[in-house]
Amino acid sequence: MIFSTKAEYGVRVMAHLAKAGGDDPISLAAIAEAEGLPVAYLEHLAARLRKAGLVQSRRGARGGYTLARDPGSITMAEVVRALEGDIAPVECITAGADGSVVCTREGEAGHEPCASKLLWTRVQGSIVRALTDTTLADLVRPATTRKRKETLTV
Amino acid sequence: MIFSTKAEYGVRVMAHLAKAGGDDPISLAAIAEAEGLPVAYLEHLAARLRKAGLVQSRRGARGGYTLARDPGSITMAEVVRALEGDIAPVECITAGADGSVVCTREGEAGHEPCASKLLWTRVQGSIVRALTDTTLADLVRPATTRKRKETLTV
DNA sequence: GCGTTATCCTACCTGTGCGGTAGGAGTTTC
DNA sequence: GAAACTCCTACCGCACAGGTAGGATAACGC
Repeated sequence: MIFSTKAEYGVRVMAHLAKAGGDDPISLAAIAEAEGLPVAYLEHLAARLRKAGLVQSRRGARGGYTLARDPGSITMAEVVRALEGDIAPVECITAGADGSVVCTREGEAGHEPCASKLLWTRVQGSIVRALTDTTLADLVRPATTRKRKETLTV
Repeated sequence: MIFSTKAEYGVRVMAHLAKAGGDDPISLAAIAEAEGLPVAYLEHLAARLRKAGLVQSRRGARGGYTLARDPGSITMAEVVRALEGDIAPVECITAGADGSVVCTREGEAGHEPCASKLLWTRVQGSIVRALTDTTLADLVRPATTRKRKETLTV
């Protein structure tokens, strides 16, 4: 498994919030029951999402979580990065926020960098591209045959 | 980290063998010293590569490993899969060898599948594509003389 | 004000797999 | 026959995943 359940569950939480769409906050308990996930564990994920500025919280009775921004402006790269940390295919490859990819072993003892740098660079790029190109709005807007009530979400 | 050092080291072993190119087997000790990796650990990786039919071994003095096939016909998807096991972004997504992607939670209790299936399908596809489009020959071909298909996988 | 419903925060627990070591048995060459 | 290899199984420490537990804090309804 490439991503842990942190990413899997967290994405589902975000999708759930996006589907609801409204301004009324949704409690973690409600999400947990609807998605069949342990509520105590979701608290940890929600904390990460909140610290990353992806969701807003309201405490107390009738409290809960809402999306902090428009679903169309939230990329899955942000979500996954908030939950899993930096996205790197292998240890020797790190990604700058500007998109540049560097091999941390570059020029070690006069050696050329990892012979496999080309591969990991490609993999890194394709993963980040897939995550960046997919927004939260894409997930809640299914392709066809979905004519229920959610067509009003942005 | 998305892939463990098994993939990282294993790819370097394969690249090392490809660079040598000849029919003379190369011992793990030689590879380990050249790449700065623990030889005892490489034995485990070599065993996986051999069972996957990617390398051939010769035992005894002057023994070692050689590539089992032409470097241009060995895709990194094969190598990574031999070392890491099946490539799936999250638990709920599995890949058939035919390339089809299925959500294992499809139709659970009448629910629709993971709302996030679209995302993981995209990620899965882009990773597998990047790994499949890169052959061992691509890694050992020096950057300047890279002449073959640079079709730029998106 | 008080209980209820929530988020928030810290600590803890258990299993699994990574990364690596150890030691030996079997094979081939010189 | 010794040296140089692969091959195989077992083990080991550690980090992290995937939770659980319990309380502190904050807002609401009455």
